[in-house]
Amino acid sequence: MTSAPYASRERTTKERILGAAETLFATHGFAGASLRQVTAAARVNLAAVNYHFGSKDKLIEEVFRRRLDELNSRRLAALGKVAGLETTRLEDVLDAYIRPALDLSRNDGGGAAFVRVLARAYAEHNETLRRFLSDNYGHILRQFAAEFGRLLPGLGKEDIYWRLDIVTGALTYAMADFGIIQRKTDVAERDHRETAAEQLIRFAAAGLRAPSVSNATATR
Amino acid sequence: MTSAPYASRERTTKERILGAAETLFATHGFAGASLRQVTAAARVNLAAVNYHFGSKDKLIEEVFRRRLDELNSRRLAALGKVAGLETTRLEDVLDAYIRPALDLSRNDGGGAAFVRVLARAYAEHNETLRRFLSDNYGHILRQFAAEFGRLLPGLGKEDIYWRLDIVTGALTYAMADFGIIQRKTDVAERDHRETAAEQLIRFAAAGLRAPSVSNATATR
DNA sequence: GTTTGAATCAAACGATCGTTTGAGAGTACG
DNA sequence: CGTACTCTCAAACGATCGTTTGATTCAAAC
Repeated sequence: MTSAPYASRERTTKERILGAAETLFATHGFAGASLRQVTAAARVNLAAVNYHFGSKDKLIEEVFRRRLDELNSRRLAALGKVAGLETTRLEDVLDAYIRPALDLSRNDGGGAAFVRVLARAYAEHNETLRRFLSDNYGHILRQFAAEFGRLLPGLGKEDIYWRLDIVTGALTYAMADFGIIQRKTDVAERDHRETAAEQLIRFAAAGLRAPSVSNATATR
Repeated sequence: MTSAPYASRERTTKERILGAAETLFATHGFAGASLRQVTAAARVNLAAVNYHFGSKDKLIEEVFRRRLDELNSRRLAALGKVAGLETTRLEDVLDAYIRPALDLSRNDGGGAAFVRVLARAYAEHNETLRRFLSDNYGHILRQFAAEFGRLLPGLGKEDIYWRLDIVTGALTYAMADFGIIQRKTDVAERDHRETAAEQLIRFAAAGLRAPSVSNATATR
């Protein structure tokens, strides 16, 4: 049976597991969230995870794949609209990079939790996961780096990658709401994130425009 | 018995546990590193952790306290040398904020591992841990914010805290070497970190100097 | 109606977790 | 010497972990 029995009013077991896993991984981490918590939150049987995904690690990968595929294609689509043009501003490219992440964190499909999962993945330093993310992120990162390089001819390739990395770190950080700044309870979450994005874009644009370092002893 | 029996050639059990815990927490996370791994790496008995620290959570807190106390005092000392002067540049204050973290990650006392532990703590989002860090970080953050505010009169208090938070996020990520940029194997780790600090300071200085946003709908 | 196969379920598997226990080693003090 | 006290140790505690098993349910195929 591929589709749900009587109409798809209730989501698939697989989807319910993915949703619950996303939320719980964001809250407790990959090691901290157990499959019993996940299956309980999804209101499915414990064995369903291993039946549908094979293992906990495979489930984690699937949580990433579902969101990253869309995030990547959205970023590339946004980049495609501004890349290579005469009139392109640095802020436009930054927006193409940052805005999809913001949208992802804003829509009510559960993407908000995923942004925190993403931030966690950076911190977990798991090599398997890192390679998985690099395969997805590295691809679009190179395209953005090329465009940034075009708009910032004074910067070397090394500089570009360094600063893009800094932006990514700050973006991940800000979107995940990990910082010391706590959202005021009277400010809606989407307003909070909108402000974060604006602050970030302005900050990053200025940072990227800074003159090249390239006087250091190290090669990078 | 307070000191080691025959000379302190071999470090204390407590210190060996703290060192091993720091390294393993950095690599596998707080939930991912077991006390059996920690005690095995420290070559002490499993029960030693609960004997000396009471619990795993207390051990985690102690790992933080040991390093944060020194990091905070160093930052304040560096800030004290430049704060309030007529000639102070923005880069000087940034250096006072960033450099101690760099030094911490560079000296061979095991501080390098702690920087990654620190980054992990941000990601873990554990409320207890967050409050613990806020009690330590919040204190110095306010002092730095005041000095940044003096040097950047065009920015509101909200802007200052936002940007300091962004800097902290980028700093934490860069120092922890979490980014997509992988250190080249032929570049020494301290050179890598030195370059990271230079890139970060330059980037952050430009970002902080960006004009205020303050046209958003939200209050922050 | 019978068969087939995907999906779900309760239950248990062995492994590992943080923590506790109680005995024993070793030093210091009377 | 004997007592007191700190520390270490092997062993076990109950709890929870990810995973597997075998029975059961149920709609579709023949």
